[in-house]
Amino acid sequence: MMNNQKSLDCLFDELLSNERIFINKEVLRHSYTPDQLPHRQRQIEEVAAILVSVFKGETPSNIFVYGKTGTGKTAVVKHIGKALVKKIGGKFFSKTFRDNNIVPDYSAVTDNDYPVWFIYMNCEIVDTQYRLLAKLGEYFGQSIPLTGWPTDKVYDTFFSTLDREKRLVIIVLDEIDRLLRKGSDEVLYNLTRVNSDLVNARVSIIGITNDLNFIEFLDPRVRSSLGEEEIVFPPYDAIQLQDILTQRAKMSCRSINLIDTGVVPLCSAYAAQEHGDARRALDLFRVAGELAEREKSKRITEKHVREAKDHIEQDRIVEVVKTLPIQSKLVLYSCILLEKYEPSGISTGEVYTVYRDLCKLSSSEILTQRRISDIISELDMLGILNAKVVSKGRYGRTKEIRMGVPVTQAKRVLELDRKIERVATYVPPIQHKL
DNA sequence: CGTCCACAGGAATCCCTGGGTT
DNA sequence: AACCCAGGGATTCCTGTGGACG
Repeated sequence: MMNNQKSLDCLFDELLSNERIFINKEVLRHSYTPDQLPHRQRQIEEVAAILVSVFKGETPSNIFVYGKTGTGKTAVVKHIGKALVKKIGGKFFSKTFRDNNIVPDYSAVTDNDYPVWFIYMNCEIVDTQYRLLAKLGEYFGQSIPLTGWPTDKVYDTFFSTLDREKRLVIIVLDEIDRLLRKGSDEVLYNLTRVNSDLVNARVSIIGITNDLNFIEFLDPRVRSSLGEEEIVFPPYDAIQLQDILTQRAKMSCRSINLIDTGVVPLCSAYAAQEHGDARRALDLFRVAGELAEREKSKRITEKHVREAKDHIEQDRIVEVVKTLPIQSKLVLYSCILLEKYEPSGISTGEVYTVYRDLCKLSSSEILTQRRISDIISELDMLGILNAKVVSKGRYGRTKEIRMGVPVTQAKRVLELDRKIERVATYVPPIQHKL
C-alpha cells in the first residue's frame, strides 16, 4: 500500500514536470522586437523628433546612432520604423530575395503624397559596397546578379531606378562599421551625397554602430553628413535590465511563479557586468530555463542561471573553435602545444616554427609568417588567444601570446579535426628560457 | 647614448572563385 | 571561347619601433 501511495505521487510529479516552463521562447530571441521598450523613451523621442519631418514633406536629417551591443539601438530604430509606417498608413510588405536571406518585414511603402520607404540593412551580412548596392537595387525591383557586374554599373542601375519617381527612402545601415572594415568607404560617401544628384527621390540614412571609434576613421565629409544628428544609447544598469527581463520573462513563461525570485536579478547582474548587454541577460535567462526543463525541474533557480553562464561560454568556445579554418586550427594548436613550456607568453616566431612542423606532418600548405601574424590577431579578436605586442628590448619586438580559453577544452575540440588528430603526437622542440 | 633584434603591420600585387558580357 | 569584374585569402616587399644590451 505504501508502494501504491508512492507511485501515485510519482504520477503527479511526472505530470507536473512534463509541463514545460516556457510557452513562448520566441520573445527571448535577439530578433524579437517587443512593443514596449523600457528605459528607451528618450532615445525614441529623439529619433522620432528627427523623423517627424517626413510628415511635413521634408527629408529628415541623417542620423548616427551609437551605443554598445545590446543597448537597444536596433530595436528602437525598427520600432520607430514600424510606428512611422503605421502613422502614414502604409502597408508592411515583405520580400523574399533570391538567396532568401533577408525578409525585411518592417520595410514599407505608403501612397499618400509620395511613397516613403523604410529599408533596413544589416551590414554584417551585406558587407561590401557591391552587395549593399545590389541589395538596395533589388528593393526597387531591379534584378542584379550577386556578382559579376562592375560596381559602377550596379551603382548606376540603383541610382536610376531610385530616381525614377518621387519618393523618400530611409535607409537603416545597421553595424555600419562593417562596411569600412577592410576597404571601401566609397559607398558611404556616395550614399551620403546622393541627394545632390537625385532629381525626384530623396534619401536619408540612419547609421547604427557599436564601435565608438568608428567615427574617427570616417572620411570627414562622410562624418559630417552622417553625423547631422547623433544619438547615444548608454548601457543599461542592473535595475533597468531587470525591468526588461521581467517583461519578457512574463511573456515567455507559463507562469511567473515558476521563476525563483533571485533569477531575474542574477541574470541582470551578470549582464550588467558585461557592459549592460540586454541580449546577454535574455540569453542567460533562456538557457537557464532550458537547463531547468532538461533536468525536469519545476522551477528556474539561481543555480540554473549560474550553470547557464558557464554553458553559454562553453558553447561559444566549442562553436568558434570547431568552425575555424584549418590554418587557424593549426596555429591555435601550435600555441596550445607551446603553452605547456612557456605559460608566461609565447612569441610569434615560436608559434611559426611549430606551425611549420605541423603543416609538414599533416601535409598542409605552409603559409608565410606574415599571414600567421594576421591569423594570430584574428584569434585574438575572437578571444581565443590574448596577443599583446611587447618589446623585449635587445631581443626584439613580438606578440606575447597566451591562451584566452581553457586549454584542455580547446585541445579536445581541435583534435576532433582529422588533420589535427594526425599531428596530436607531435612534441615541440624544448624551449629554454634566457 | 646608439645599436640592433624580431618581429609588427601597411601597401601593392597576385591568385582564385563565381559570375558577368561580347 | 575570350575577356572583364569584385572580393577574399595569401604573398612579397617593405618601413617602423621599444627598449635591453654594450
